[in-house]
Amino acid sequence: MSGGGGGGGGGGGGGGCSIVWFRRDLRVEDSPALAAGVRAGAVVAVFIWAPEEEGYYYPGRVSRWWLKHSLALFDSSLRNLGTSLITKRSTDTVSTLLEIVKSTGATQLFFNHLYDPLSLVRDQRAKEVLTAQGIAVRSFNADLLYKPWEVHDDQGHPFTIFEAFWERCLSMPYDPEAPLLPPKRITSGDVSRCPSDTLIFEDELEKGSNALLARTWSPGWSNADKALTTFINGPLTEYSKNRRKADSATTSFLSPHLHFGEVSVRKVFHLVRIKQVLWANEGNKAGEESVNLFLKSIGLREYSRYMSFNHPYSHERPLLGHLKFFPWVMDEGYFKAWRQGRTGYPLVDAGMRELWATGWLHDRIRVVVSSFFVKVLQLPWRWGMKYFWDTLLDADLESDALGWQYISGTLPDSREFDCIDNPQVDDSSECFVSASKFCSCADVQDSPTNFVWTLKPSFHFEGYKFDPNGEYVRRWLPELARLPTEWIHHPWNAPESVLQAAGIELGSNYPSPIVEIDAAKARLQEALSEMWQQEADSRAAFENGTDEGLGDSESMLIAFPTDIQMDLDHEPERNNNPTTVRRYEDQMVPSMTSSLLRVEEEETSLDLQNPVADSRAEVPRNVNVNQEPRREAINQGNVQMVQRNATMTQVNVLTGLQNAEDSTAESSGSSIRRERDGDVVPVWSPSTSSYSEQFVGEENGIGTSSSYLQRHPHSHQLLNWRQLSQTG
DNA sequence: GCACATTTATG
DNA sequence: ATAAATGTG
Repeated sequence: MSGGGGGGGGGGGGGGCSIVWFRRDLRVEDSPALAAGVRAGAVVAVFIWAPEEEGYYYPGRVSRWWLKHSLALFDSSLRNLGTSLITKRSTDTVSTLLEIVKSTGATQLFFNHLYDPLSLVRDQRAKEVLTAQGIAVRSFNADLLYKPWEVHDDQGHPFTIFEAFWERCLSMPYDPEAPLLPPKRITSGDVSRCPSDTLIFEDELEKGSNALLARTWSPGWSNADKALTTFINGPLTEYSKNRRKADSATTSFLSPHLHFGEVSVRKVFHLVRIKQVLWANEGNKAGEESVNLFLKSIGLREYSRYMSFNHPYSHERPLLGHLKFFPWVMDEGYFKAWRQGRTGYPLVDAGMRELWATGWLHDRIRVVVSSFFVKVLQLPWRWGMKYFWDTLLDADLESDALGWQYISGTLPDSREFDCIDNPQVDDSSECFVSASKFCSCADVQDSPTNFVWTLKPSFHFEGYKFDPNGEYVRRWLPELARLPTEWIHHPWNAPESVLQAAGIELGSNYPSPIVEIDAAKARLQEALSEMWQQEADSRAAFENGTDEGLGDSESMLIAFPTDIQMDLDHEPERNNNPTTVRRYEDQMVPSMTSSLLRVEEEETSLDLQNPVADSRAEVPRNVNVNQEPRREAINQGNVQMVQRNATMTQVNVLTGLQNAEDSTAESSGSSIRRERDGDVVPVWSPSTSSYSEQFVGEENGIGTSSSYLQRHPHSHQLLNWRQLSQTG
């Protein structure tokens, strides 16, 4: 884009060098793309920073912090090997690649696959454009144990149930590729006419906010290796026993490293498998179980990519349509209370404050806060997902989408949507409502009468398991620290005297429950009946041929504030009646001005009613953990960008898919099995597979097959097991 | 030790 | 809901 691109020819020494394009694979070990480049001769290693291309999913502050440090380490390891990383700032990755090709005289391009929806499209376009320029382009799988299209059921259909998927992965007739060693030496291509841009990942304010992250985290491949070793030699044995403790350092902490590809999953897999065999021989049962559990979480990561590949829209719409008519509560007040950790539910609040302060949350706590979000507050899951995306150090689009869809019950193997996961700890016999498999994938057209309602006699609340002694809550909610364990998870039940002794005044010191659990249950029931009613009406209308098109998927693109009634000054209040606005469509995320982003002026349209709402402290100030002061604004510009681009994502996808149209069609199927160099990426086709029936009308509960793909005709061009990317 | 009840985990 | 694990008499 910028001046640079000197015309034609030039370029490194003899013959064209190759470009190795790095993205979220910031390592030299087990990188098939790098290996291919080295094999081919001189290499130009490139990283292109074009965050605007991510549109709505512009990387969050802590994620960018990580990237910055990861890149630095990656560059230094490349230098040790004889080259360095060329960095480019861009708003159009493909044209930047083209410029690099021109300025270096490269004749080949290698890269490792990404499987998120945006990259699938962008990478395909890059292949086409560069190929058209006479560049040989080859891409590789380096991010997954098995390529998505290798794993399918006996009929050749992609799995829709994680368990089946993972079982198959573990019993494939061939093992995942063994990790490649790093190259001994890299010959550098001629980059004299291809200067690096200085990349800026954080502004001054963000720097302040990020300062403390380094105390806890060390990005970069060598640290990833260390973390892996530490984990395998330590906590892994006890993983099954400890994994439920919210507070413990017993997880691998590999997720951000894996997200940026600093360590290869195959390496993780192989090392862990070795331990497994060892422990099996020793008869170490607990160890074996731990390994299986840990591998399962690796499997979930695999599955998230698998799902993303097979359903490239799963980050923006439910996979199952049975909640299409669920009246989501569009309540910014709730949303804000949740973000700030002021819901009045200690475990939820503790989690949200930890996330706020550290960018990290234990997996179990993620489940707690997100279940609460969806089931108690009944906020649309995409809002929560976006907040996770913005705040999590290991923010990962595919995993994020899978997790939230799981929680909201829109996957075939989700938890049932309407069993409320009560974060409150209670020994008593709270009842909760549970419906039978809430309209599984089998038949979305079934009448609501199919649902069976049962009351479980007793229900131990999740929270109890995760934080039985209340230590976690005390750490993150110092205002509750003096409350006895008996009450710490449900202070509203504590006798006044106890509260007084603990210095707690509900409603001022610490909020009363924003929604009482009984009210939440009632509300959920209400919402469900309403949903069924809507569904019935809609079906009737449809049968009458008066389909009014409610809930059309395009509504997903409605930017948040435009049609939302704002509930300003919504103070978390006990027993507030659901006068809140409900919506049937999922919506874009509202601005998150208040909590993490203290950007008052962003989103004028949105926050104008709310100008000073956030004067009160938003951060737990005296938490006894190294916690950064969170008062700074972060990335105003980015927020604006994100909002502005809210609809761009879709556009990009469509354009990309359209461009994918004329990629060379070749039968791929199983012939692509273990090719080590140069992968072919077939695209699964809803139209040629009965598989799609399961997800009939992702957004559409009525069983017309008006699915995402049908509403987006361009996508049809992709509908075959066909190559999205073609090996050079 | 066995029949039955309760709890737990479920991606 | 359902199965598996665990607890109870």
